[in-house]
Amino acid sequence: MKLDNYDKAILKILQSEGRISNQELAERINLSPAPCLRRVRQLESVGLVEAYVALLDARKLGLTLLSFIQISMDKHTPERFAEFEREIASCPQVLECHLVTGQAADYLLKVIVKDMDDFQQFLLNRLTRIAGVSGVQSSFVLKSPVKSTALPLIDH
Amino acid sequence: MKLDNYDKAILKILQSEGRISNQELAERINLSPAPCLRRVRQLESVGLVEAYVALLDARKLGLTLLSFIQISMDKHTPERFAEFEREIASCPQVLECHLVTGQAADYLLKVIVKDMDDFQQFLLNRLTRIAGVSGVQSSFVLKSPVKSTALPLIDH
DNA sequence: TCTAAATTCGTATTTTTATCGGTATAATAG
DNA sequence: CTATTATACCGATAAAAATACGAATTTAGA
Repeated sequence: MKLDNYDKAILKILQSEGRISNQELAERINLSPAPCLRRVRQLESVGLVEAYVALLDARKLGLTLLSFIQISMDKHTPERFAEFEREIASCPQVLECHLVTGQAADYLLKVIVKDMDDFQQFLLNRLTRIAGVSGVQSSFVLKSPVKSTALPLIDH
Repeated sequence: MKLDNYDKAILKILQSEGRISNQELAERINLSPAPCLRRVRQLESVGLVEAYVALLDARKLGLTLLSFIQISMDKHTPERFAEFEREIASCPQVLECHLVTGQAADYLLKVIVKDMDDFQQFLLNRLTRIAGVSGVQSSFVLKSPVKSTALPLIDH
């Protein structure tokens, strides 16, 4: 699918204001509401817009400890990986799980919990119980000066 | 601020369906539209809901290379850190920047680009140009079995 | 270059949704 | 037990979204 300037303008705005009214969106991109809405619906239907979500304040929810955990596996078999991913998927504390290249680790997890106690619980009762997990290295986030879900719109 | 079950139900839904109509939201939590909307507005005004955003499909935008970059600084002075963060903040490819604990690095970046060429450009023309950057270690994401922006709602 | 087809725009109408004021009810504190 | 606060529901009004239709622009082919 080819994106013209209207589409890009729409995506750019929706990435930071997902609940903007169609009327205001149309005004901002200098287009009347009807075609603007048509474009939005199209972007949604082709899957370019995956979802609309509300972003919450972790601290205000009592989630004060964000961490990244590097994990190495003993054996690199499909079964090991599949089971690991299945187990991890059922942990709401795990916001992201990436299979990565690099000498230090196979997986990189982004995990958020209430405090150190919860972190320990997660580490001992969940992570290290999963078959194949051999190495675990944790990093704690002190602050996050950049935190964005907006993807850059490159020109082709 | 204290959250009752209605509030938690609202937040849970908004985290995955940020553009749901107030009527449907009200139905889902078994409440009439008016008080439901009042609660949503309150959650917004206290900052518990930070923003509503559209999540886009990176691949469909031509962004095929996601990476995590660990960075170590030569000196741990406030000026070094401030300048680094200022420089990084102006890079749209950098989705996240975290100041972290751990022996391996001071910062952890989440960076998305079109391809290896773009990655190299970013590394050589941006990152390594920043004063104080002494160590750089990149990991490339092969796949992301878990990818969520929804925070777990713990009970206090 | 001119014409025909296709796409996309804009305006108007209908339908749905959000917002506001008023009232009632239930929980809470004195 | 009564007063007070909080929070619910209902109804009316305002705003926004969805839809339909005619006009304009762009594109492709003769």
